[in-house]
Amino acid sequence: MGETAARPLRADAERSVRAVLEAAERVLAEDPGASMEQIAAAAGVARTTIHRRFANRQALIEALASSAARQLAQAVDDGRPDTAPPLVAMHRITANVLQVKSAWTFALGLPAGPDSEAAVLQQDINRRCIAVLKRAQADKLIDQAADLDWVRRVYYALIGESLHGNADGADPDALAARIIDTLLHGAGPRA
Amino acid sequence: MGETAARPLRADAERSVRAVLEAAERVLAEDPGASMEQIAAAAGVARTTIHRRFANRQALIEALASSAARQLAQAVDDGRPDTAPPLVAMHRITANVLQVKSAWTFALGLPAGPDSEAAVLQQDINRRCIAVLKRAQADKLIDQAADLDWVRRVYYALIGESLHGNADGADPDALAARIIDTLLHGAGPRA
DNA sequence: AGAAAATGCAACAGTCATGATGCAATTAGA
DNA sequence: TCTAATTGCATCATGACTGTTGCATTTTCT
Repeated sequence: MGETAARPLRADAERSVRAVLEAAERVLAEDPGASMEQIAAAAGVARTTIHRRFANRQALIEALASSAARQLAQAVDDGRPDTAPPLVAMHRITANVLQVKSAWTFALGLPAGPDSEAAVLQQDINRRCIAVLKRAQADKLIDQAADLDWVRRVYYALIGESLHGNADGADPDALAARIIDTLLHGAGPRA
Repeated sequence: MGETAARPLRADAERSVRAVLEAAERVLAEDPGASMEQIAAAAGVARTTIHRRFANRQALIEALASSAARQLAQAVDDGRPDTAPPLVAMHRITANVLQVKSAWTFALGLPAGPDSEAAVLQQDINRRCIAVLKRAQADKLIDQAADLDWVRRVYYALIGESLHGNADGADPDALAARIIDTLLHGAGPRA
């Protein structure tokens, strides 16, 4: 969260914060204009409790975005983007990211302020993504003339699209496989 | 709009309605929670005027969604989806849709109620899209084993992604070309 | 057990958006 | 030109959300 942890929260307080963030994700995903009251109810917490931890509604939103962005960055790291073979890394990262993204749709769809923690993390993720794509390009998996920034955006779009219909019924690895396959070969006829 | 046009609006009234819808698109795209007052101001109209034409805020939103959906359907039709050669149709439709979508980002990104006019139009568009893809498949442009529903969703995602960075600076035809190319061949190396 | 922290609850003031109404002035259209 | 529709403006009532505070109660941690 945004606070520079002055002193560690008590155990129950930390639980409350987590509950609020998770509830906020659930409620706001369904209705972005939902009230603090609804969020509090979903978290099993009094509305005043939320205001004690988060000064504003906006502060809560930002904390939510930061929390989700950190989890996303973690998901990328867990795929070992710069040590594993490109194709392996892409598969693992994709599967990991799919899971995190499906759990934090709202928070990760938020427009990140230019100096927010979420924006910084997102840019770091972008860099890692481009790096993996570059390694894939070196391995002849991606065309030499390809615009890697466009490829990255297409990759993101494919991930986003994979989350729509299939809530969480399908196997993340199967979805990841289809994403990578589509990214590299498209829908055209196979050799 | 939702009303079954009992009697034609007067010329100035119709102009007002259009101004309100266009202003709503502009304002709500920037802030989905914007007030009627802001919309009215952007439309150069008094707030009460909006309330006279649209009972609720929701009614305005629905009218906006319907209006945009109709324009989108028109954009597809203009590409002659079932008479032109598949590749030509896809290019034309893509270029047309890009223009409409960039002008009505908010309205077309709205969750369409199950029995809304927008939903009906969208489903019709989906059918036409699948039909074109099927013709492309018959012409060996798309793999025989491809899941056309997935292809359609990827196609939509590529269009959506093309709208992000490039506000409206780039040539729609160039963007369309890249979309179709990516859809059919992906990012992999060329033969 | 005892101090400190955290919570629930109730209440309050302030702000803002909504939707409605009446009236005077303007404008389209026959 | 004459009628009817349209609009702007001012105003009002209503309701919802926000953020804060005080106090009693419960929970954590030492």
